[in-house]
Amino acid sequence: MSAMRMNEGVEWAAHACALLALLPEGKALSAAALAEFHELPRAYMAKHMQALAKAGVVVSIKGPRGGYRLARPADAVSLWDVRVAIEGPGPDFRCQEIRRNGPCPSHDTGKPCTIAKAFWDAERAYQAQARSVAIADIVASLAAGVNPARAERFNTWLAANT
Amino acid sequence: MSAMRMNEGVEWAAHACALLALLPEGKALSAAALAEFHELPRAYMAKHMQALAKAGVVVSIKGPRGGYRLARPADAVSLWDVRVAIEGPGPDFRCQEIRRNGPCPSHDTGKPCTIAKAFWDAERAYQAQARSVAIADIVASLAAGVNPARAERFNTWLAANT
DNA sequence: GGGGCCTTACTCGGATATCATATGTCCGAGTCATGGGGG
DNA sequence: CCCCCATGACTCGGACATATGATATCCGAGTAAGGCCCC
Repeated sequence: MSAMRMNEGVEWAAHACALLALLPEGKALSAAALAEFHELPRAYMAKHMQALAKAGVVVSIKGPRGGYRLARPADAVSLWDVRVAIEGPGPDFRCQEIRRNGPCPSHDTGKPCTIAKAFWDAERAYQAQARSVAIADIVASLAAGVNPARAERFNTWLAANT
Repeated sequence: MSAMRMNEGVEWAAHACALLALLPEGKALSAAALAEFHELPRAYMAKHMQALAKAGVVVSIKGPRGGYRLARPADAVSLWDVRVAIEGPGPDFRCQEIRRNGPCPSHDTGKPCTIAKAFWDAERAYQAQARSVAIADIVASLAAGVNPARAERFNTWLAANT
């Protein structure tokens, strides 16, 4: 049995958000540009950007020179926000209340299923950790060990795509 | 985009382990019995029990009066063990190192991808929480509000299926 | 009556179908920049 | 020379295929219990 895999789009979306955080005020990046920057399939990246937009993480601008911008400051967008936007809001573990089935059901107590509660606690721990990291932190970490030549190259690319 | 769903077999397996924890010494429960107890598809439950056996969470006994037993004391089997047995060991988030792609790759620094690190930290938090809950805790919680009539019925079923 | 062997039925284990969801793609609706014409 | 408008191209957004993995099932290999025969 292979491991539960998180939607790869989460990684793409997180990197895209980090990129958007570096945009000058009033500028935008198209889905095509965001895809090209990491050599990803354009159409599929576009789909994930749609999800981010629908979740309110980014805002979309139509027409020429349009594209996407972060909807909030980079320190107000957490990795959890990105995950929820791409993977959806519901809990990972879904209790089907199978304890109520079968010859010896145990649902007399109104209490929630202990197993479900335990997994949901774990999910909350995950969520807390993911909430504590913002796109701004990612950007700061990337900017830490930046090479001047690469920075120039990046600025050139940015100017050519905004 | 719908939410990432954990394999439903994890819930089944956890309940099954709780049931196995109540077995008298030297007895076993067949996959069919475990399935029937919660009204689950027999063959599919069997598949999940195989996964638990392969992961070393339970041991299997073939032949008449055979079935499954916990491989360790109930307080030495955590919900994390069950999850790993069913969902597989690998991490949820898989970093594809897309930062190395595209026109402006940023892999000069030997450091790991910050995004991947953040998600892996969150997974560790999840894991720590899930590790802290054992099958024994589940059983204790279930036994807390037990009805004498139901207990009798359960013992009857157990005697008929071991 | 006791012990050993054979039969037999019961169990797991993996190979095999089916189906939902993630992955990947495409075209139409909407919108802003641009360029031309008029004042 | 400046403003307004029509045009056009560029953007997103959702509808449409495909591939991968989860869900569900079945049959064969192995084994321990139980009965039967022999001593």
